[in-house]
Amino acid sequence: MDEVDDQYTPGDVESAVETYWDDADAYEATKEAHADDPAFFFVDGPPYTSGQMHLGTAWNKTLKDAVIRHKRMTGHRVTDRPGYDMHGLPIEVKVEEELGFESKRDIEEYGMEAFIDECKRFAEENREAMDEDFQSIGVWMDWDDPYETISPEYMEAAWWAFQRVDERGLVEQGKRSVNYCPRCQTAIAANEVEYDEITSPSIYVKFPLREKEGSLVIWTTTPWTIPANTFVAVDGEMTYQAVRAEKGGEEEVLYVAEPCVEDVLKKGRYEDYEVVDEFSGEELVGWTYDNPLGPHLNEVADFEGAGEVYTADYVEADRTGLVHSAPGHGQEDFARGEELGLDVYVPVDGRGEFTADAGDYAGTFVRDANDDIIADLDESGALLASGEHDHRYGHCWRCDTDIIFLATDQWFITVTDIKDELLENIEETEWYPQWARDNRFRDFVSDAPDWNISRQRYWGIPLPIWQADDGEWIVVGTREELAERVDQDVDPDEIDLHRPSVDPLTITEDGKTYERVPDVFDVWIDSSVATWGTIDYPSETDAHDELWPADWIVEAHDQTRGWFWSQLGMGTAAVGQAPYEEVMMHGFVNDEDGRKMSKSLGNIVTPEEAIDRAGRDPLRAYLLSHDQQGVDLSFEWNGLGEMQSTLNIFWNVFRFPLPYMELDGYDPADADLDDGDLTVVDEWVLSRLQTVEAEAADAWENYEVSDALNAVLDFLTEDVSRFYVKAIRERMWEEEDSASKRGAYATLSTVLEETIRLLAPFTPYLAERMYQHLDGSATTVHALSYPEPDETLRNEELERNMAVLRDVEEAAANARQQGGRKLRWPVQRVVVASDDDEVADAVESLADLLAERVNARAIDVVGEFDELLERANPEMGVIGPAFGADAQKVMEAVQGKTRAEVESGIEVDGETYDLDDEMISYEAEPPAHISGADFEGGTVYVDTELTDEIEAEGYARDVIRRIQEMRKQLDLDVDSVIDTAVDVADDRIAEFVDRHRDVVAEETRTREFTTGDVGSEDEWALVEEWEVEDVRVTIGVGPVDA
RNA sequence: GGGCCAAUAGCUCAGUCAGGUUGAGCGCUCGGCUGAUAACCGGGAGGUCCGCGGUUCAAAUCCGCGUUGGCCCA
Repeated sequence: MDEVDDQYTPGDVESAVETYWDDADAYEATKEAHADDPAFFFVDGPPYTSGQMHLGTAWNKTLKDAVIRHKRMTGHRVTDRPGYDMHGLPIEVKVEEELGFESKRDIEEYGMEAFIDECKRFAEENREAMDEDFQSIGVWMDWDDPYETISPEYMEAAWWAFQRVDERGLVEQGKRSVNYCPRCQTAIAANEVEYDEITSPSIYVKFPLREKEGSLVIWTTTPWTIPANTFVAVDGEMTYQAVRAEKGGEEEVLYVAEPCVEDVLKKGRYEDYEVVDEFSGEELVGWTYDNPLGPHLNEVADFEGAGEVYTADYVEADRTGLVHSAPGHGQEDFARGEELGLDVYVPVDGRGEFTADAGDYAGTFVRDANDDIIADLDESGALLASGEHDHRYGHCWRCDTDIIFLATDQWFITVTDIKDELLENIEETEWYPQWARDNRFRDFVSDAPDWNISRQRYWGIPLPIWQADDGEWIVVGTREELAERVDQDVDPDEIDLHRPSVDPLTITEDGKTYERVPDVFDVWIDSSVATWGTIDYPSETDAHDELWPADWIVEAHDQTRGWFWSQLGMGTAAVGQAPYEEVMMHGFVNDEDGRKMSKSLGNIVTPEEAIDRAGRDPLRAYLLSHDQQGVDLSFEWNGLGEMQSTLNIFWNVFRFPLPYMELDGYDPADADLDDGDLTVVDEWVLSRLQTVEAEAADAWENYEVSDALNAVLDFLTEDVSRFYVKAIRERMWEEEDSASKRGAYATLSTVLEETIRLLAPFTPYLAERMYQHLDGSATTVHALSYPEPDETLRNEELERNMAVLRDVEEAAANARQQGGRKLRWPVQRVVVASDDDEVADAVESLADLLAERVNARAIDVVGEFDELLERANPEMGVIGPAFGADAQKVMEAVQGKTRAEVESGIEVDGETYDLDDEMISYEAEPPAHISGADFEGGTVYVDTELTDEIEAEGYARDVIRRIQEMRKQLDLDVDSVIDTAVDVADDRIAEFVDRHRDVVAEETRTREFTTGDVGSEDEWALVEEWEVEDVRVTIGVGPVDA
């Protein structure tokens, strides 16, 4: 890996470095180097093992990697165990698909154990692929030993935590109306429900009153919930009207909220109506009615309090103003039913099919019964109207089946009991960005309902709950405890905690037998204990005692509701505190239009493609150069290409001094700033380096990772490449050893070596490649320390002055361009006019450097440039009225005259006019041969007037340039010697070149320099004809044999 | 339907917390430099700072109402 390519080729750099890291055990050496440093407990948010790395996960892991590398370089022993989330419904669903299953019945037939083995195989295969993906972008984590949520130690961490929660009395069993996926046949968490637009039935139904004439009218989009109807809700404050409505010669009485009467009657196609009575909602309370499907059902909700009207705050003056309520199916209905002390009636089983209670509909999947129910309602005359309704409705995130609400037996962590504690614990954490905590997160936590943690599935951590017939339960916390308490023989070191092995175990205590609750944990429980699980607590305790809680975690903003929350909930419920101290939140990668990448839009860019096209370091730097705190990234190929170009500039800066140092036998690893003379540019660039190091340190401090990266990259392109390298080029070309050259070598070596370390966390391959070439005394650059500013090298005044010089230089280039004089040709003088003393002082202090850079014989600094000429500009608004028909001629005569000329009178057609002051305005302009350009602190004037001497030097420079070009074409070594002949077609110009023949010869390493006829082409290795300022110049070049 | 975030040059983004002449890179174009050379530098063109309203001497920035996109919730 020692040959330095002319071109920065990321692929070559990266594969060479990868091999080197493997051979040198660089990762291990890095950890070893920081083994005794203070701890930094990072916890990896475990990616789910059902997919592969995409740009979002690549960003996530790259950011983690950069921070870990930086923490190591600033002296920390970093916990870097990567993790994988390997349980859960998504994997079950994928395996079911592979095996062609349609329901839980297929799984039971296939065998639970075999199915779980398949899930495990699936998760592990994916995990291995993801291991490789993450390593392919240079992520240095402990890939030999990732934590897996399926390991016995990890599962035990969840059991242990859950036992703590139970001890605090925060575990509750109960019927709740939950989101239920009828295909997966399990409750799913609210955040596992996705919403989409669907079309549902929309029916208006008459519930006949028992003790009065007429019917209550309700509206619903779920006809299948009518068999479970338990009460009708009204708004106590609203006015309801009894309406006698007429259709087809028949009359009936309908009860509807007053604002809805007209709409309802129109829907029912009534021909006429009359309001016969009015009630407040309160007055309706207690009225009784019959379920209109009664004759079709074996059972209706007819227990104490059912079939009556109640108030509820979820009623609105929408549709009918009366709400059909079924606590067995609706969450609000459930909550209100509970308040009212009503039983929960559910004529639906776990497969989503009606039970025998539902009579005619028994055995039918609920939604499939909709049509029959509507038909039956219609037949009995209870259907007032029927149509369709488009609305957003939830479906299962994994299998897309529309969810139903079902009151089922579930287990909960009652986080609503510890709301205050949760909110207090949020205050203890620092978030980057802070608004994520104070707005998003706090809102979410405030609104969080009790956490349903039970799933009626297979591939997960089994609930460690054993329950007796009387409802009492025991929660087991560890494998050890399990072995001690269960009736069967269990080896705690051998047992696999997965189902079905734990299912048959029983506990007998105090004469009662407890059986295991067959559910598994919600998969969010798994990752919620990652801070314990990653250090194998409770089976190992040392690391936990030292490290816990986590110092820092980082994930994308979707995890506010996910991992950030689940960890806070579990940490607070189990041990009373948040398991992390600092949280960083990054964004998502969208496409270039800011749209989500998706298969259906066909706009997915894979990390592999990005690496193929640009490289790993460029991809990493590209991802890390954008805001890392809460904001999304619009991925764009051009941007990635730009980053590659930027790194290429770094590459060029890196390799630029190498040939010279090699010629001189200079070893950059031994660079010493005390050896050789430092010029003002050396001092300046070293000062800038310290400033950039301070900026980077500040940025890292606040996890402003992109600011740290961009500060260094800007320094490299703006200061080092654009300015410093240009400034020291001539010193590098000096053939003899010199103090000045050694100063430049030492400075550039220092800048490179420290910049490499500054960039190491971002572009680890490139940094390693450069470090190994320049120095290589350490096994790896990543084991070194991060550069810190040395205040003795910092000179803020010099930095300010140089900033002024650069402004002036830019303006001078502008003025030159206006004056048509290229930089290669010297100018007599450059005048800097400024009324700002600081600017003047800055320019004067750096006058020599400025003269060199703008190629001027002299630099003059003045307060005001007194050679300007004022040119007249006619004010036609005044001249027009004053001179009438002659105004046009006056204008032409005045235009561009000097003040003196105007004041001595303007002559038009032989007549002289005196003009008033207000007729003319003046603009100050430089005289001929001088062009000016403004900069922030004043104006720069460049005097481009030619003299023989300037012309002679200009042509000589042009000839030198051509000869150098030809040396390059001949691919000659930098130090090889040539013979040169130059034939200039114009005698005057030929003489100019001849004046500088010694300079030309020296600059081009020419031994024998001849002017005049070049002679036969055969005598030269290369003969070229050039046009220099319209003069033909023929040049012959031939290497001198050594 | 609700909460949060974003919208600035053709493109990607700074600037918004702390109100005071909108900036960079890329791209385009013209020019320059060059033994870093398939690199590099400068000039120019290019903006209703998403829209509307408000506060203020002054708004990209603060406030309100919308639009579009992203995340989350219902």
